[in-house]
This record gives sequence, structure tokens and C-alpha cells, in this order.
Amino acid sequence: MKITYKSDYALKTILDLALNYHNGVVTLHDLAKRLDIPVNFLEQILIALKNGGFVKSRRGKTGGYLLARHPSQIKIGEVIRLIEGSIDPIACVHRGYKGCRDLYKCVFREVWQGVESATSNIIDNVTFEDLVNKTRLAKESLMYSI
Amino acid sequence: MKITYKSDYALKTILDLALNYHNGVVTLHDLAKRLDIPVNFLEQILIALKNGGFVKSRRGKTGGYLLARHPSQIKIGEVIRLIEGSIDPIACVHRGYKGCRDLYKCVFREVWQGVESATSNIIDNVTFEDLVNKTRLAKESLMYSI
DNA sequence: ACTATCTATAGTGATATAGTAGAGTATACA
DNA sequence: TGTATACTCTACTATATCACTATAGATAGT
Repeated sequence: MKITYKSDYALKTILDLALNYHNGVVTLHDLAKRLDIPVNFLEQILIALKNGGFVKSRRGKTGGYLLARHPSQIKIGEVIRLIEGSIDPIACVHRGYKGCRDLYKCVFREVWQGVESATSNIIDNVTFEDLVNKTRLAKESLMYSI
Repeated sequence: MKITYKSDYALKTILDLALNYHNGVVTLHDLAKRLDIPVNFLEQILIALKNGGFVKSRRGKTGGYLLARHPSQIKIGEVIRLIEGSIDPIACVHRGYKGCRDLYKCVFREVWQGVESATSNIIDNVTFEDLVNKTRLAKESLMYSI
């Protein structure tokens, strides 16, 4: 798995919307400013997130974005898969991978499958509710420490 | 982690040399032909493997390559790290990563570190001796089944 | 000397990444 | 009804990485 800026931004965007889950919509502009992401780039990401069913939008003067589901119902693995397309460490099976014409393939493929399932096991067990709680805890302990 | 053709080829090359561990040197040409890798590309990979201490070479007419260590002393994680440079799913810490100026970083970084250590746990526990045994077993069962 | 081998470095086409730019559409509100 | 403010959509571009390709040179056995 590789996390590009695109999915990194997507995850941060969902987290921001999760933190504002009870505050109504958030505008593209606010998101971009707060998360330090180029507006036009974030725009494309939000459309992808919308098409993926993670986000809803409202147009016009009081418009903006909001989560389509409760933070507890969104796992970070889902978002990554939407943006990155896949989780595999190697394109053994899919796409026109042209190595492996003989049995060498087998001994390594088991390893890659192990890596993939270990990765899935982590990212499919973290919800944005978890992350919201963690974020709030971090913020609190920061305040007490000052 | 992402496995490119380069590290895929490197791993297959080490496995081939491991299978021939008691047969003396193997030439670049033979490796390239047997593994179906472009000669000039494999050349570069072998030099990297040599500089990494995995492979030794002999020049001249009876020259070729051989493993610098016993197959049981080479883990696939070591080879991947040499060729890919790193195992991280995201360049959070190293290289000029320019996201994360505030605490958003923390909640995700834990996840990436989890993925990294789960991955390491797999690839640092598979030696080329393991793979040689698996390859031989696969070859045997193939013969019996015919 | 000759030839088969490894060594080293520079170049190249294709694709992916991370943006930019700009025209268009919908909605609230005066 | 007009206009400001938001989202929507498509096309373009600079840079880097990937997967090679090319070529000149060094070394060692016969």
C-alpha cells in the first residue's frame, strides 16, 4: 500500500468533517484553509468522496460539505480503497503484470497476500469516530499540560 | 510499501542464486534469460545487490554472480529495503513531507506505524532458505501430480 | 591477443502525481 | 429578479518515478 497526498488529504478532510459532524456544513474554502490543501485539488477529492458515498454537498449561498454517514460508520480502509484503488503491495494479479510465468510467483505471492491482509486488518478496524475521540483526547491533554 | 519491478526482480534473482547456492556462479545472461528480465536492467539491480552485500561477483571468462551469504541469512525484508529504500506507506517523517502542521498528524501516524510494523513483521521473518524449500516442495508436488 | 564476463554511467519514453486554470451550475437572499 | 456565494466539471501542465536502453570500459581465463 502507498498513501499518496491525495488519500492523505481525503482522510484529513473526512476527519475534519467528522469533527464538525454536529455543526452543519463546512465550505470547501474553510476545509482548504484549515487543512492547508490547494483549493482546486481538494475540490477534485471532494467530488471523488461524494461519488464514493462518504460526503454530501449543498450548493448555493449556504452550501458546503458534510458527511453522508455517521463517523462510526466510516472506516479509513474504505476511504483509502476509494482513492488509491487498491491496497496491494504489488500488482501480481491485477493490471497487466508480466512477471511470473512459472512457479517463482507462488512463493512470493503468499508473502504479498500476507502483507495485504495484515494491512487490511489494521485499516479496516479504525473508524473516524475512533479518530475523533483520539483527536479530542490529544487536544485535552495538550490544554492540561500548558 | 510498494513492490516495484525492480525489487520484484531483485527478489527473484536472489532466489535463483539461492537455488544454485552449491552450483558455483551464475552468469548475468543466464539469470536474465531464466527470469525473463531485460539484461541491462538486471545488470543495474545486480550491482545494487552487490553494493548491498547480498551478492558477490567474479569477472572474466568464468565469471558470474553468487550469494555473499547463506540463504538462511538473507531475509526478504533486507532486500526490499535496499532496493525500495523504505517500507513506509507514507512519507510522514522522512523526505520533505509537507502535510501535518498540527495534531491531525498524530491520529493517522499511529495507523501508518502499525501498518509498517505489521509489514516488517512479515517480510523480516521470511528467509531465502524458506523460499528455496517452498520452491522445491512445489516442484515435487507438481511432479507427483503428473 | 581474444573473448566472455562484469562495471559504470548517461539517456529516454511512458505513466503517475500533484497540482492549475477557467468556464459552468445551483441556491439563498435582498 | 439579480447577484453573490457556493459547488461542479473538464482540460491542461510541471515534475518525478519507473522501467528500461545504449554504450563505453575494465577484468580474467585460454
